[in-house]
Amino acid sequence: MSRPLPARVQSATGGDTEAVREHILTAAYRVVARDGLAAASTRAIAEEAGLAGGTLYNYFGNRVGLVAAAIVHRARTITDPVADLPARAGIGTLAENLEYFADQASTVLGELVPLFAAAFSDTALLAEVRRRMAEVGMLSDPATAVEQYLVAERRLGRIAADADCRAAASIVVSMCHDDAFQSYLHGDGAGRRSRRREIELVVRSLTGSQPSRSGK
Amino acid sequence: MSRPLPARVQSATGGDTEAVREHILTAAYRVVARDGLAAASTRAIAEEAGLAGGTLYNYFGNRVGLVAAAIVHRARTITDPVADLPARAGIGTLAENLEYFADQASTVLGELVPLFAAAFSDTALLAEVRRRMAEVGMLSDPATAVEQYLVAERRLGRIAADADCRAAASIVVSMCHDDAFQSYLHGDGAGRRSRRREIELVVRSLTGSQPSRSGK
Amino acid sequence: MSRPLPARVQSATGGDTEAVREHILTAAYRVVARDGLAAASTRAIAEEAGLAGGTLYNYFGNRVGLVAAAIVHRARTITDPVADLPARAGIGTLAENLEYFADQASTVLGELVPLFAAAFSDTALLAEVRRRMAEVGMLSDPATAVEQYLVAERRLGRIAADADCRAAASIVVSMCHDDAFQSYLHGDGAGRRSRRREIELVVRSLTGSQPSRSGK
Amino acid sequence: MSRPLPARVQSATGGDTEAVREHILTAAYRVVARDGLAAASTRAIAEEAGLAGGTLYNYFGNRVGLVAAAIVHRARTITDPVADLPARAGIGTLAENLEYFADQASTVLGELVPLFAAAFSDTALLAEVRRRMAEVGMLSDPATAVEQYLVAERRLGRIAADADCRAAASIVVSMCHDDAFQSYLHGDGAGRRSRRREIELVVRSLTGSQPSRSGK
DNA sequence: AATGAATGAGCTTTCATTCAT
DNA sequence: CATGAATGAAAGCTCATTCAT
Repeated sequence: MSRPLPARVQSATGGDTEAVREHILTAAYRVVARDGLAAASTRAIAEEAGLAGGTLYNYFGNRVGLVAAAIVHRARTITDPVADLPARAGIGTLAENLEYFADQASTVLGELVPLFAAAFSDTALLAEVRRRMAEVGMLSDPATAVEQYLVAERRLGRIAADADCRAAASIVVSMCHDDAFQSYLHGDGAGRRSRRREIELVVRSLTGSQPSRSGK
Repeated sequence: MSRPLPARVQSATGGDTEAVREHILTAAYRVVARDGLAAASTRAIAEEAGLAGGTLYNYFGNRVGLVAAAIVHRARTITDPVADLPARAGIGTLAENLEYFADQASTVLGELVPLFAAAFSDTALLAEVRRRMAEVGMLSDPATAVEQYLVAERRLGRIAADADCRAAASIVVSMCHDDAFQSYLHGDGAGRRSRRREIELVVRSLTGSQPSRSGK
Repeated sequence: MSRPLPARVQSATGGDTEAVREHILTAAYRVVARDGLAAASTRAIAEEAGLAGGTLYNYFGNRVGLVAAAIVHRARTITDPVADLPARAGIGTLAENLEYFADQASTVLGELVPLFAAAFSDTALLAEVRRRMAEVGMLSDPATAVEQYLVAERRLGRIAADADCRAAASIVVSMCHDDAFQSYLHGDGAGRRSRRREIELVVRSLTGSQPSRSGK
Repeated sequence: MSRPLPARVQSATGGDTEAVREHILTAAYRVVARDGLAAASTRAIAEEAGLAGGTLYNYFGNRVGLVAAAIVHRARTITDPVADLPARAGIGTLAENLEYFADQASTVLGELVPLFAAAFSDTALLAEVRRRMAEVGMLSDPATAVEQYLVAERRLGRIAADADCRAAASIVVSMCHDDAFQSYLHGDGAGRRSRRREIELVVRSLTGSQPSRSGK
């Protein structure tokens, strides 16, 4: 008796329950990202997913659970591939690599900050996001990747033996977070500010000397 | 001259119109801070203020204007007393002073970030907040105070002549922002992480040497 | 396929979407006719229709659209069967036929005038009513039917060859309009005044002689 | 302790209670005529009158009573001077005089119809208007003036001895009413339609002949 | 008597959720 | 299981009315 999924959804998911769930999550994410949390009504999400409104409730208990899941799902999707920094140890300059990371990370965070910020407006949603992040272990410090890279560089002798890699990593990550936040607050469609000078300062501290830059 | 304010409000404001306005603003702030923007309905604000719903509209044109005003009002209230850092130049150690600033600023931002972050979910509210902040000149970079302090220290010879004060200031402020954001995201009612190590790193860069710390 | 209509509405409409739309329109009409436009709140209409308030918005975009549709719908329903006058040409007396028309038309207009008059107090509603009437071609002059009848009588030689049929028709229709207006203004639930003498006057003009009347 | 009237109102009324009442009535009329009944809030009326909102309640029991009084007041003011038709008996042609009357009356009614029509939207307001009209004897048939004129013409021999003056008068007045109504319904900013042909028809009936017209 | 701020019922509209089909 | 109409609570806002001054 079960009416089948709409053709478009069927072909996109193969009818697999878990795939439909994800299909809905990405639809919800698109709505939030495009139109803001306030516009992410169940109706809008259902329409974006190509499903009837009631169908959402076969996959999620309620709107808060669905939106929270969509946020966390997107965060995982986008966060995973940032860990390629450590592999660059020994290549290029310290400053170049840290700037590269900052660019990458800021792009990612620029997408994430609005999502989390939106969650801040709704106590229940924020609680649910926190719960789910804890569940999937997303509370680990994102600075760890940077730290691992710096430790590798220290092992290679490119930074001082007594350099505080953890602190340096933490600084870089903080700046990325802040850039994303600021850029959203001020509504710069323009571009992210450069963090070259701050990174040079950190590098100088790590090396105990003027950083050597390839360009300029 | 008119129907009186409720006793509780009357005694809190003396009946002064401007005081009532502020009474409403602080009530609105309390609701947003306690329950989130989504819960800050006009009804909830009126109840928190001890007033009838319609009364709000004698003081504010609409909900967005009221909430935006509450956010900016709170930001001004809490922001004003942060500018005392420059005066500490030459006293104590660099690290101590920067940590002191970081503590102060993080406390303040811990309160502000949720407010602004919440505004991100409401396009109209964010626009109004921006408008009002521009009106009262609040968009100046908070890093400027830190930079001024560092420049003063450089003039006193306590940091290297070629130190990049602006970059250092920017790093410190970014960390404060990030701490506030992270702390709200993770729901640590507990305590802020220490930034001692990151500040030491910055100081080492500014001085070109191991920072001399009084304690530990 | 969905939560069912309330039993009473279900049985009245058979659940057909178009029938429900009409059910709502007639409910709205009843409220306006009975209690006046000012009382025709969405709540009152929903209650009259036996539906929840929100359900109205599944059928109409907003209150103005709903009320305007109700007015125009009622006008069409009641107006359609008035066009049978031309067929009476040659039967009975001129005066009888015109009186018959006046009775019919006044009954109809007695119901319509309050509706349109009410719309006069609401700019947006009036505009919408006009728009919808134009859409369904209801702005044609109702005097045309009378004129056609008189022209037919002239062809039959029952009125003077040079008689101004259009003017006569226009007079009769004006009287009907006025009767309806006056009757509503004065609140005569009782009966409409007779227009026998005015019609005799018109007939005398058309025939150039004393009208011959069967009765009295 | 009585605070004085505002200077502008004081000078306009001399402070006389009855004059202030009328001052308010005309203000209310202006608002209804200009902006429609829906816009005639007590606030708008008070502002138009140059008084505080509460002051209205010293002169009228409530909004409905005030608006009803304003409508009836305006109706009396504008209706009184229409009675000059009888004096024209024997001068010019019948058709000219009746057309002159129709022009006059339509101008007046063009102003009145919106007022009464507005009242139709509010049961309570309509009831109050009716009550007040009855009180001041405004329910007399406005056709009487026209009838008196026609009787005078009959006495002068300018119309047939057996002409039905009452019916003719009634027709003319009905047309005026209808013109005003139609013109409002169709939103003609343009102009009233000519009633020359209808009046000629009536005149032909009264005289038993082709009406002799001066012009054309 | 004039004032005008306070009131709160009531308005239109939205939307998360349910459930008979 | 998918559907989507029905629901009704709750939102932002207006405004007639009151009343201490």
